[in-house]
Amino acid sequence: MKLITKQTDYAVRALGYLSGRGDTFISSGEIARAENIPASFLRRIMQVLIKAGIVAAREGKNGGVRLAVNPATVRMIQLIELFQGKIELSDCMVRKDICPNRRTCALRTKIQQAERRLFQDIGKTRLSELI
Amino acid sequence: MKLITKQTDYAVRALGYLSGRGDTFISSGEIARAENIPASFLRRIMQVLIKAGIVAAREGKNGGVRLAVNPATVRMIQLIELFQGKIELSDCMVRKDICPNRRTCALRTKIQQAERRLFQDIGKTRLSELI
DNA sequence: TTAAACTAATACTAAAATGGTGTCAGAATG
DNA sequence: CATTCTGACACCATTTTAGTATTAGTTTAA
Ligand code: FES
Ligand code: FES
Repeated sequence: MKLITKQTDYAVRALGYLSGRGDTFISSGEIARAENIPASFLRRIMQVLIKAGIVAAREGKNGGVRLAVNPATVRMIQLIELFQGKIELSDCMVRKDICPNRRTCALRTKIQQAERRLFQDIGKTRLSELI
Repeated sequence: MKLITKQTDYAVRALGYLSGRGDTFISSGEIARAENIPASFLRRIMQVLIKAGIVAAREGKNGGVRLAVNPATVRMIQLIELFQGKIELSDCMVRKDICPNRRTCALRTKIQQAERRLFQDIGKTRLSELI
């Protein structure tokens, strides 16, 4: 069971790389080489980050990407949800119609507690704290 | 992103069912029917629980399964690891040889913190607390 | 003005994890 | 000895994750 997938991992590394580079545009290719990430895979990841407004892109020669926001405002939970979707419990807690004993489920309560903690720990961690 | 898969979920429900039934052996089929779980799937799940020593089985007619331990001694973390494997971070933290910036990785620290909490919240939760 | 170096967008394949089914053998019981 | 169970697996389906490729369009610099 993995808490963090490759995509999220790569995204963090790429953002870390960018954060050391100020306002210049860096090509995805360079990042991929430097961080040992498959190039086309990283491009797709960058596009997600771009659409999310976390990095800005510039097309054409000498183009590339750069941070669009202060690393201190980017939280891990944002990245995790971006690439892994919202943190859910198990299906029975989502699809209310299926589960018979949903109302009285103690596990649900417990897990929601854990979820809240997850948000506090990794979730609220800022990108700037990681680099 | 799911923290708990169907298998773990089903296992918890089945154990919950058993815990209300004392020392009698209950057939997997009955549990499956009662809890709305695909029968053959549950059988496979039970075999895991049996091998783990959490339930005991009795073969033959009028056979079935029953709890082999006190529900208070079964922890969620045990079930999760049984069906979803050990909680890992991302690969880079496991395969030491691959990741370049492993030593200084702040994310690793953060996530280990979160992991510890996860253990505390869902992990240490006892089966007996859920039923 | 055109080749090179980029991003945009998206379709595609591969591999792994999860969910679920089926079968055949053997044990207990009535 | 038929029935009702578990044991032990092999098998298939679905979903998620990982990774590749392709075609189009933008910018720059020689
Ligand atoms: S909500 Fe479905 S078992 Fe708890
Ligand atoms: S250990 Fe690999 S990026 Fe942190």
